Amino acid sequence: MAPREQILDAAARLFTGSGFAATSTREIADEVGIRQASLYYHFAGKDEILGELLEKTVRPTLDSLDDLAQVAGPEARLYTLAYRDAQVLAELPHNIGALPTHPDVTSTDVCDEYQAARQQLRRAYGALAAACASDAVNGSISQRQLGELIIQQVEGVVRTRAADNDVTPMELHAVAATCLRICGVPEDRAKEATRTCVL
Amino acid sequence: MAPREQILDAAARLFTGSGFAATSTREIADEVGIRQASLYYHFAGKDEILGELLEKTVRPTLDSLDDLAQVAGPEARLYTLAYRDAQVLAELPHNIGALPTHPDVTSTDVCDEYQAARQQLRRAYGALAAACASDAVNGSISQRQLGELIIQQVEGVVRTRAADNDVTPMELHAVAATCLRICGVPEDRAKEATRTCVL
DNA sequence: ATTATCTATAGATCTATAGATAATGC
DNA sequence: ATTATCTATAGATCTATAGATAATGC
Repeated sequence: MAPREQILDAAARLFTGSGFAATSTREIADEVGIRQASLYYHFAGKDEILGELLEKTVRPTLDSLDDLAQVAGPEARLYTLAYRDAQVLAELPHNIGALPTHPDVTSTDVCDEYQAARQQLRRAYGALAAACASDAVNGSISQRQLGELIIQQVEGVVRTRAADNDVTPMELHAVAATCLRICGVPEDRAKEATRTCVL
Repeated sequence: MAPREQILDAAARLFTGSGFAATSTREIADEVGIRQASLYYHFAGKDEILGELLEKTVRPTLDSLDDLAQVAGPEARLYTLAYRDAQVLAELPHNIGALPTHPDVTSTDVCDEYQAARQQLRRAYGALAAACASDAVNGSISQRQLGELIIQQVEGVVRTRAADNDVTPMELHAVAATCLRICGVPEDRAKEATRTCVL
């Protein structure tokens, strides 16, 4: 593995395991087997390492957002997006999807562009969810809050990983199906969505 | 306010806003308006301040767990526990319920007793949820995973607070009702639970 | 005498830079 | 000449302790 990738890998493991602020550049270097100062040949600083890890957490999901138009029906689209999003979070190396939930990470400048990407995703969830939701649900909660509930359900995957170990395909299905239930989609239409989805 | 409380309040704000490891004892002292070294008259160290904040996040919910036997029926019990738990998280000062999701916090020794309390709660959710769940849900997911899904939904409140501002009673209801939906409880029995619950 | 603060500082970090060194490729 | 490392270190922290000081209460 190229040294740059080794550094990113070690940093990912340490940042999610001990926290960004609590991880020293020396610890990263030790994991890789080089001297602390040698990191600065590959990266301008600790923040740049973090920035690159954050970028990895959003790119795949933003891409999958674009080709969602192919999927027919809001239920199947919501299910597809939630499943794919959860899957990305489930498969990211060293659970780096958890990083943007840490305040020492969100306080950095490099986190800004991540925040913008995540807001875009939040809106997409809100719009899809409102289109699926039963009258009871739409009547009791705003589109914004509904999007928030759903994105939290999906991002719960990173906490499952932090607590337990792996996330199985069955659990991914459970998460995506739960998103439909949160909207009050009846079971028969939910089941239909799992057939129409594109994974 | 007693100086000890002032310190805890400032620390809570700084720990959740910037992260535990990223907050220096000097910053806490500056917020309170005393010198950095004066903190050590009130607390043995930074960790002890953290420990006291963590304790505050679990005590109320553990108490409410005890008097849950009064509530009739698993749906109403689950709704009641989820609502109260969410409410505690929604009302804790400076969103300190978020602290145990940060790795620099979970790495400390003082976090251990918190972890034990949280595990107890997780089991209670799992047992209640399995008792409510539809065959479709019980057939597709284990009691443990179901408890995990639900506790994540409830703890999502701390992320709502981190993102937006306040959490309204309506949102608390939405969270608790969502927990029933996650179990596949039909709408009529969910509605019944909101009448039988004890808040 | 006790309580609550202060000043001063030891000792241990931590990040980032400067400049040397060795190996590789033209 | 370029690439990738190294050693050494500056400069800025950060936590915790030692001991002085002032105010309060007996």
